[in-house]
Amino acid sequence: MPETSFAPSHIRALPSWLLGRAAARGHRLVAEALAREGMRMMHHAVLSAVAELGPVSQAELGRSLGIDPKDMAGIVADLVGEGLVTRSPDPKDRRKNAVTISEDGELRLRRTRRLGDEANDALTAGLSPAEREQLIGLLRRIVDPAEPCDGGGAAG
Amino acid sequence: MPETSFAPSHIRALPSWLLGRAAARGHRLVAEALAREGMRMMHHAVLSAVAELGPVSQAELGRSLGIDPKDMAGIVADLVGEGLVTRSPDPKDRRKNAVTISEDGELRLRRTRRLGDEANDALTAGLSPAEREQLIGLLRRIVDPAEPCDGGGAAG
DNA sequence: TTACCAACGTTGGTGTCACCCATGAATCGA
DNA sequence: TCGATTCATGGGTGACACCAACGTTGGTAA
Repeated sequence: MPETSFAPSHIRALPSWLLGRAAARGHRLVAEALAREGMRMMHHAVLSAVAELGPVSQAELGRSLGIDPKDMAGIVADLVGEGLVTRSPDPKDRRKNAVTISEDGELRLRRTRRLGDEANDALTAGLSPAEREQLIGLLRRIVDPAEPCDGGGAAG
Repeated sequence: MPETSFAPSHIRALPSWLLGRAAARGHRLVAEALAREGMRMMHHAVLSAVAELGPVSQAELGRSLGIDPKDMAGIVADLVGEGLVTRSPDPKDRRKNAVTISEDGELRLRRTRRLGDEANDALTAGLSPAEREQLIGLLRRIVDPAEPCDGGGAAG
């Protein structure tokens, strides 16, 4: 018997450590699922955001997803290359690119969303629905420390 | 007003997404703190595990922390280079390296542990102690799907 | 109008982490 | 003895997060 040894108790009890491991597993499951549609995680996230936000600038997209503008440029370029979104200069502000989802994009999104959701179900298979919601709530507050509830903060 | 727009509700509600963002923040905070001792996260984790497991082989170390053997080799080499651990061939099994923490290692570990713990406190500052424990429990079950409680599962 | 500053998209580059394949030495089992 | 396994190590890849700089465009103050 290999006497497993789950010994390193200090590290394994640290939120940062557990977060890293859990995120790695989540990413592996989702990436694996999305790969069947030739899609990567960030690409799917951006495509989904474009669908929700309508014609949107890359900066806005990056802000709402927390993605670096440089990375966003590459992702959008990939999506354009696959015909999943269109990118045209915003007539009102020629600095901006108005990114819009295409028909193909909507179609693809429907499939990748399904795949992504399923992967997330697998990821949280050991949790009850209530626990999953609990986890989501806790994570939200870790990700966004300055957003305890909701109300539009006047500050800042 | 920048009309924030937290719109991409679908993606932002996915455990895999939140996990990724939360892990990124956790890593940033911890790495930043540990950097003040010239230490990186994985190095600290390994050093801490060595301290707990006594003289251990790298394979055992890698198994208990979920680190790739190849990466482990590099990390241990770094720690040896800084004199934080010693690596000597195991007389009983000459394939193995018996990794042991040194005096300097213990000293350094005491400081980096403090730093790491503080960073984790900052990471979970928005959570009550009970919520933090809740989060840890939930994450544990995500990281290790086949370990709901403890008992040795008979299933292969 | 002219300056000046801020925002946008883009390019280039870095560091960390996760993961895979291959190899030689050593051990264990048949 | 032969074969399978384990161990440490090296080579290499892909995904993310992050930073610095630049040219273009918009908005604003002098």
